[in-house]
Amino acid sequence: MFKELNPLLHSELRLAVMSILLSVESADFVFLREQTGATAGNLSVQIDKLQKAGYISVNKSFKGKMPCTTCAITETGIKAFEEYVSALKEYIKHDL
Amino acid sequence: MFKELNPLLHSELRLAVMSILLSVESADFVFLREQTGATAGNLSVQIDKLQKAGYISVNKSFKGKMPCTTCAITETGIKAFEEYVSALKEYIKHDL
DNA sequence: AAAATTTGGTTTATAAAATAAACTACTTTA
DNA sequence: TAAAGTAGTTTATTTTATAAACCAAATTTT
Repeated sequence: MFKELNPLLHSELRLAVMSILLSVESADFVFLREQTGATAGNLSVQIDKLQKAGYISVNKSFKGKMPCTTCAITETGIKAFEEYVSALKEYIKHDL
Repeated sequence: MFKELNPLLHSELRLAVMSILLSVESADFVFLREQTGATAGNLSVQIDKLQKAGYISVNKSFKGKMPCTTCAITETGIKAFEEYVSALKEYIKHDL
C-alpha cells in the first residue's frame, strides 16, 4: 500500500536543498545556507550525502579570492525527487 | 521560505499511521501493522509518540479473549496533519 | 603592520530518532 | 500439557540530524 519514502530525500534539510536546486541552474553554499536557514555544518554534511548519492553535483572554485562551493541537481537527482513525491502522495492524498 | 516540517509527522511510519487513521473511523493495532508493514515493536513506539502528542487516541480493550488496541485520529491530529501537508507543499510544489 | 574579526567551509561530538530483538502475558492447538 | 501463536511492550542497537568546535584564508580594525 505505502511505497517506501527514499530516506535520503525524506529529510527536511536535504529536501529543501533539492527543492531549491530544482528551480535554479545552480546555487552556491552561502545561498543554500541562507535560503534554508541551516547551520553551515549541517548543510555541509547534507550536501555531502546528496553528492555521494549522485543526486547533486558539487563544484569547488573561487569567486575572486573567496572559496565558493556550487551545487546543481543531476538527472538522477531529479528522477529520485520525482519518485519521492510520487510515493509521498500516497500518504497525503487526503489533503491534495 | 521553507516552513518547518513537524518532526513528529515527518516520519515514514507515523505518517502512514496518520494517513490510515484519516481515512477510517478507527483501526486496531494488527490492522495498522499489516497495512504499514512495520514490526510490532516499531509500531508500538510510534503509536505511543502520536498518542503523547495528542494526535491520536488509543483504547485498549478485549476482542473476545484477545487484547485489542484501537486507535483513532483526534481533531488535534487532523489539524497537525493538514498543517504538515501545507508546509510540505512548499518543498514539492515543482511536482504537484 | 599586528591583532581581531569575518568568511566559507569541514570535522568531530552529541542528541534524537528509527528500528529490531528480546521479552511478557496470555491463548490456541496438537 | 507442551509447543506454538497472538498481541503487544521494553530495551538495546544502529542510524540520523544537528550543533559545536575547528581550520585556513581574507578582511577589517587599531
